[in-house]
Amino acid sequence: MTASVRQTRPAQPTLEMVAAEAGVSRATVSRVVNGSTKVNPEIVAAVNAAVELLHYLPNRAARSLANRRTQALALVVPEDMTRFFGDPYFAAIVQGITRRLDESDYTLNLLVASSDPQHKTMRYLRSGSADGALIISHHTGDDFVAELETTMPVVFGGRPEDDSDTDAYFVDVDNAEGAETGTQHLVDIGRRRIGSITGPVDMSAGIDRFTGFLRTLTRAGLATDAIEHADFSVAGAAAATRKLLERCPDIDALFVASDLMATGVLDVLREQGRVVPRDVAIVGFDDSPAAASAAVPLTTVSQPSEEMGFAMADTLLRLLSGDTTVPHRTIMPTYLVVRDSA
Amino acid sequence: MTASVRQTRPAQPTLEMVAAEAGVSRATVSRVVNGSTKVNPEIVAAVNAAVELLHYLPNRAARSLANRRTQALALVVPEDMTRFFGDPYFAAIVQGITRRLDESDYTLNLLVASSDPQHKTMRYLRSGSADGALIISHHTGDDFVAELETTMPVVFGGRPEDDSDTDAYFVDVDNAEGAETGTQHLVDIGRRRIGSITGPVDMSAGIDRFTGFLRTLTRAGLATDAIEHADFSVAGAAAATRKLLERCPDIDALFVASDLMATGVLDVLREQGRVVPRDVAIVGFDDSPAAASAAVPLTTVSQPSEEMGFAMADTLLRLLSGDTTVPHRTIMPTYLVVRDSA
DNA sequence: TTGTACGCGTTATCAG
DNA sequence: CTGATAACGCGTACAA
Repeated sequence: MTASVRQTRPAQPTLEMVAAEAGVSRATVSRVVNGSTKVNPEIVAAVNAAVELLHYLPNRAARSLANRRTQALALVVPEDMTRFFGDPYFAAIVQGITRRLDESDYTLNLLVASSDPQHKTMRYLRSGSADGALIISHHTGDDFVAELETTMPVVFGGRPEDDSDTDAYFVDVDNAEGAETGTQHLVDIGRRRIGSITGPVDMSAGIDRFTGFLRTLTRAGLATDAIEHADFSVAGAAAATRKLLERCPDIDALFVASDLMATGVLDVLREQGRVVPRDVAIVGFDDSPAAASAAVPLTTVSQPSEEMGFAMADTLLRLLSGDTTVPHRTIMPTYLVVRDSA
Repeated sequence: MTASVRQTRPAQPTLEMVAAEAGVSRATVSRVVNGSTKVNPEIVAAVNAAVELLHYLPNRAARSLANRRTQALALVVPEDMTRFFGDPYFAAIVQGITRRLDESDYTLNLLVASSDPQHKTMRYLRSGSADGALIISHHTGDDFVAELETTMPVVFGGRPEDDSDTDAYFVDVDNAEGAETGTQHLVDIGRRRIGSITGPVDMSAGIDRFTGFLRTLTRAGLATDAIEHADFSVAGAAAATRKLLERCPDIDALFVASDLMATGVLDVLREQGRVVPRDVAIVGFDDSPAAASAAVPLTTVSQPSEEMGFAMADTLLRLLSGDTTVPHRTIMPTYLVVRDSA
């Protein structure tokens, strides 16, 4: 009695019905729908008319079954929802990806894989729901990646930790170099007691930016003890800053591994009555929207996040098209944007 | 020569292969995989062993084709990417949805439908890629909705404008009532020149909160001319505030239709040297994370965004299961949270 | 309880 | 250039 809702809805037209309407065979309709050139123009017109008339749309599942391709990409984010939404960096990446996809006939499936133990995500992927995967915010412990790579083409946003995996595809900036540029700026404007709020040390972006920071200080002959690790979140950065200020009250500059974290740093600094940049100069990383609109507009290392998303999608799409000339690593440029904070 | 990448990857095992391995028929394996009770325990064990051994996972497309169901829901957001990511309200909604879905075997497909003229989104949906749709941030002009509703079950986040459409399912709060509570608080603390930065007038949430605001002022016998419409964005709210302050420099309180907008309002107020709440008291709406961490912690009308997302997903899932007792409208409670801004 | 056989909507192979 | 016909992998009446 409690009939399924679905059954009460009108069935979508099928190839068969279009064929009947147009007076041709299914095969021919399929050819027209898929844009085969070798079809009589008159027939093409007739078929298209029938398609219009019936509002025909190919069934995805059937096509996928016959095709062995889904026309869908998966965006895997091994992070929790709130962190994903909280960081404008992700927004930019996704925007770039969708911009590339909009000019293709692929769709994007977003998998924020924290809540469940990645189990469900892997099941989804391995059940053939996507032709390829984009992975961002990859942490060291995320072992599911290796398995995934045997299943479908994968492109990383950010260098995967496992450097030996030379056949991995990824898009990134030279994080170490960017960090050097940012830190050097602090040195150049005369700061001598420079600290850093770093990113997580289980992520390449966190490690590499930290490395660049250290390298610059060492080269300048400055102390490298004013360091606290954080997790790319506002709250984490705020906590780290409090700890750092307590330990090293004399710092006059901070290199912060992301703009979002820098906003957290600014909060704490203001709360403690330290003026930016007079008392403490700040250099961030990302040049996300948050940088320009921060309480103190941030001097920051700019990376082309949106372009990186675009490049990721582009790389994967080329891979899927069988292009063997796709470069494994795409490194994009960074540059310093000077605003008010340093 | 340029072999397709896909072809080089190991094929996933099929039902057939599992059947062979277990020494039974495909049908039996299918039954076991789908948890049919009427199967000999020994055979169940044998089949499961084979499944484990081969790492079998049902092919989604094939199952969907035979089943006529995809086990996927679509989350449609007729908004642009940046706005979607920028508002913590959406994050909370999505979080609630995924929390409900995690305990089901459905997956979520996110469709941010601004970039393309909704055309691609509709094609996707009508091609049978989802069993049902969740729609949030619905604007008046979004005509695709009507078409969608004939195709699959739809649940709205926020009352759809078309009230006559009594058979629509939606989850919402009583926005007008919430706005009354918030505005009344401003009256109660003695403010008399109360203005509002409203939401967009092509969205029910914008309209209803505006209505509640007007109703309260009228009841209190206060002027209702200090009003500017904005678009639920920080920048939009900031611009509206500047305009409003120019026109009505004497306002001593503002009811702002969302917390995110309220942060924009705070920026402008500070920039103009007006102290909150001394010079201008502020009441926001949402009680999103942004409220507590704002420059001046916001007094705001709290709505259970995360629970609303959960309820939306729950409603849709019940609909899909053929449950006919699902209520069309689910109205959740709001209450005032008093912090520092008013 | 288990197996056989057919259908789900498309694509692809192969004759014609 | 067009039309049968066989997959694609799975669910499920129906029969045994």
